[in-house]
Amino acid sequence: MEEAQWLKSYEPRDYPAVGVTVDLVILTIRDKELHVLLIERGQPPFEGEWALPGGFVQENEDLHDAAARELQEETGLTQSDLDRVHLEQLQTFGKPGRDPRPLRVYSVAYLAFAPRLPEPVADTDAKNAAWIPLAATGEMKLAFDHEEILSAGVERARDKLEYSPLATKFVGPEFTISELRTVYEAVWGEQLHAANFHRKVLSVRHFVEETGRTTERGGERGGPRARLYRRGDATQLHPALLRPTAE
Amino acid sequence: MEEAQWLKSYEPRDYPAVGVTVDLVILTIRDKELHVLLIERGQPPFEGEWALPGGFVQENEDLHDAAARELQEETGLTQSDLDRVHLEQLQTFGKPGRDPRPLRVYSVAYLAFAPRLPEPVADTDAKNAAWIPLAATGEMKLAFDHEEILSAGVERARDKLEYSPLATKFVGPEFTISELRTVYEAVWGEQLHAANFHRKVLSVRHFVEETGRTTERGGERGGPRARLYRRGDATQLHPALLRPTAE
DNA sequence: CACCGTCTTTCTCAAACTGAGTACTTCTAT
DNA sequence: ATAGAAGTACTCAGTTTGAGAAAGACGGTG
Repeated sequence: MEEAQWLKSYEPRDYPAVGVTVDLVILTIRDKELHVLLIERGQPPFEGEWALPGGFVQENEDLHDAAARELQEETGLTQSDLDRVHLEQLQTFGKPGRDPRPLRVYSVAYLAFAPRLPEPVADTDAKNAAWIPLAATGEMKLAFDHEEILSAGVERARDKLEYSPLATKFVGPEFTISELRTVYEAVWGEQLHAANFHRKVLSVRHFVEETGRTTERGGERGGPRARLYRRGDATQLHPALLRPTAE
Repeated sequence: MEEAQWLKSYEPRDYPAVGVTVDLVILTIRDKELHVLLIERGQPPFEGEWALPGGFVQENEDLHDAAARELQEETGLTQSDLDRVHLEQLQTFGKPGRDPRPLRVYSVAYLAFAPRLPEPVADTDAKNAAWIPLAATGEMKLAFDHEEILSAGVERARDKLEYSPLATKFVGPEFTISELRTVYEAVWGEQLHAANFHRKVLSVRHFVEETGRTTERGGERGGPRARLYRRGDATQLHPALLRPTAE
């Protein structure tokens, strides 16, 4: 059969019903703690339960664009805010039955790292939306298989901090070394040696660059003004900033 | 609306036609070179062109199972062979138009690391199947967006060798340190310092364990018999086996 | 069967890096 | 004023690294 002819004879409705969604694990740091954006679902299935934000990929929409759109819808970010957010594909979940609806739904999960953002806005699909401390999600029952997706996201985030400069995506355009340390401590959930962290960050080439300026005032509870840095142009940390030995 | 009631009223055919495939980047080492398994398509679209092995996920089949099934179909592996192959999800590709058929096709790509295997068998969908040296794929035009998928797989493989013990999946159950070094050299495409590699591998705890035995004879061109090791139970390398500085 | 070159393995050594702690200074809060 | 906190610099011992040398063991060759 000729290829052109064969294309015409194709009958798409011969295929079983399938849907594809994107779901987002959006992480940020608030009060020195790792938080994730969750919504309270306003529609079935799982109406009233907490879930990761997400939705169906639209016809003719690229996956990454769909994730960016959902990110924007749920956080109310402006375009310029969006540029300061890191967004990457995480993993695809497709176990039969993971969605109770009578069509098979695959979820392409995305992971986002965001600086401190305003309170999220509940859009049409959600009764409510909020930044939830990661520690508090342990006791929550999330809709679908979103607990599994969230775990995968957090694990990926922990790894990424080691060898990528993405910790800078959790802070503003100018930041102090301590702020950066706070990010690592929040994501890894452990205290780091301040002096060694400082030495290490400055020794990794192109991780951060000096601005020549300092903070306006010292810390909340004392201490000198700290130097301000901005993100360098490294895409990988060489050498990596290794997490205290996980033996 | 009650959830149960709502479920009944759901009309799956309201959704656009969508298909999900798994495609596999199956890597192995032959003659000290990295190879990938490619097939020559026996059906449209792209009939006659080279592509990654793969196919549609079946109804009620989990993604990972679909990948394992395709792996088995294309390589003719027995179940016990399959246990010696590493298989992990790589990335999902879903750009509109990536498949010329009149339904939107997402591809969930999987990455496999295999020890030396027999020549693959062309199954029903393929005219031909072969291990192709990675270096030779640069000049080939692959079907769909399979060049992009292949690149992503190779890049992931290069990273994985650094911090995971998966290099052992490219060799037999018992192997010498040199064989292992050959794997790293093939995947990374560069020579390593044999003495330092040796020291490093033995210093990473639980990467390999001694069998107490040696090879029957020395190397092809001389040299003493080498000690044989087997895979240890580490899941991460601590510390990692870093690639010579990519600056 | 002697020799050469190859290969595995062990050593050496200097340079770089790490973890832990000290110290000095500049701040804020009281 | 003073105490305590925080940013930054330094010290020092222990570890890891990269580069190379060296000691054997072995295969292929003439």
